[in-house]
Amino acid sequence: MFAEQMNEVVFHVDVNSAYLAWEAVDRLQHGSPVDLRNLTAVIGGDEASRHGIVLAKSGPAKKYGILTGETLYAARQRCPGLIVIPPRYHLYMQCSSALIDILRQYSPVVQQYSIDEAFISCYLPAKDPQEGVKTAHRLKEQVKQELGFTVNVGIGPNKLLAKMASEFEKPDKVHTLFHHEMSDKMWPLPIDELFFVGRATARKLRGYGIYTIGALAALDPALVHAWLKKPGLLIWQYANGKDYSQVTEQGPPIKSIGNSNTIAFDVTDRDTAHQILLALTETAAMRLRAIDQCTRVVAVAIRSHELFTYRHQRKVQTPLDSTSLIWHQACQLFDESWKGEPIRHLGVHLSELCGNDFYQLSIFDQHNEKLSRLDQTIDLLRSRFGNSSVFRGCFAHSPIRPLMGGVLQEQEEEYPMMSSQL
DNA sequence: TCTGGGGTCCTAGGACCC
DNA sequence: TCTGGGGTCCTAGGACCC
Repeated sequence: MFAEQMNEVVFHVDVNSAYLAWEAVDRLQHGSPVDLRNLTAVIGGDEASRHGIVLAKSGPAKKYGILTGETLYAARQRCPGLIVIPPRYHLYMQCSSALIDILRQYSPVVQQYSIDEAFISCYLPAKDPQEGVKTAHRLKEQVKQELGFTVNVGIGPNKLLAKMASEFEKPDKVHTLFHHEMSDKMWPLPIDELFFVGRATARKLRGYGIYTIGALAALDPALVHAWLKKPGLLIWQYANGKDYSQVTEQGPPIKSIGNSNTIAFDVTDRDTAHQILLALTETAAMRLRAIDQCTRVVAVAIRSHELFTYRHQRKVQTPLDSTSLIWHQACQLFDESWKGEPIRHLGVHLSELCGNDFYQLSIFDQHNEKLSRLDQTIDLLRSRFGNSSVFRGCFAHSPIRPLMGGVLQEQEEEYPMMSSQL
């Protein structure tokens, strides 16, 4: 039965206007007479707490030129009467996970790339190139029937081309992009539509007279390397359809953990800043312990009222996973770097992670051992009775939430984080 | 009350060592 | 004496992704 030659192809599945579509479907299921996807609507953060940006837009909203990531203020300028819906991340994670369940029916190897994107690898008869397209249509229709939202499916010989293909005409479409199709389908496209060519790189390339993906593909790679260093070689390979990364079930291991938050008011005093750093550290350290890791580098990020962002980091002597010890470092870093201006946003970031085995053995340090037990107990209580079941006394009469940064809170560990690598 | 939050990777430049 | 020079570690900052 294995006599027939089989080919591996990659599908990239991308939910159309994910947050907005999921919100629309949920509302229809709960008896709403209107479909948000047909209105000028966006999913947007809360402006009162200074989170007012567009997270997702409907087709009609897109026609007004509304962009993901722009301020709701700017979006309303483009489209007066715009409907703004607050996000519900728990709902989106449920929808995401339901999608992944369907994808598993099509392939044993499903790689979730973000909350609304996944790669799957399929083995299909080499003789019939149309087989992949038929399968993709079946998949897309099944998602629409069972879950109520539409997806684009890109089919290619590797992840890069599959992903480029899923970006073609939207919504609810299947596209292929094989090597022999690059000259027709990909090379005429403007340079900034290539994966990994962002604003800065596109501007530089245009400065050198390179306007299309095809023009980049035709260059001498040594020249692109001279212009753009290592990322230059990467995008030159992408422009030529070269990508050797594999579809892997779990994706790359976690290399850093960060929590940051734009605060509803400007922070002007050290004590409040320290308290917010504690709330941020609590969730970051819990996530760190949940994956049995310690951190070697602690960083604090500060964004001023004027939107100037800077960060300060330090490598610590002993790897840490204790909330108190990480917080202590964060406060020191803050005190060393804060220039005294009003603060809009604070972040705590942990990197250079390492296993906690060594750390667990070094229990000669009584102080660390006590802190570690305390953290473990608190983590257990929070997992059993909810994150709000235990919080530090200093938050008792404070307007600051005792755990900050994790909008996803209870369930976040169950979901893979986004990654910029294929 | 105009500009989120989660990541990864790369590079420049300074400190330090031999 | 007219300030070599390679390697490593570290921090800051910028690019990209969703």
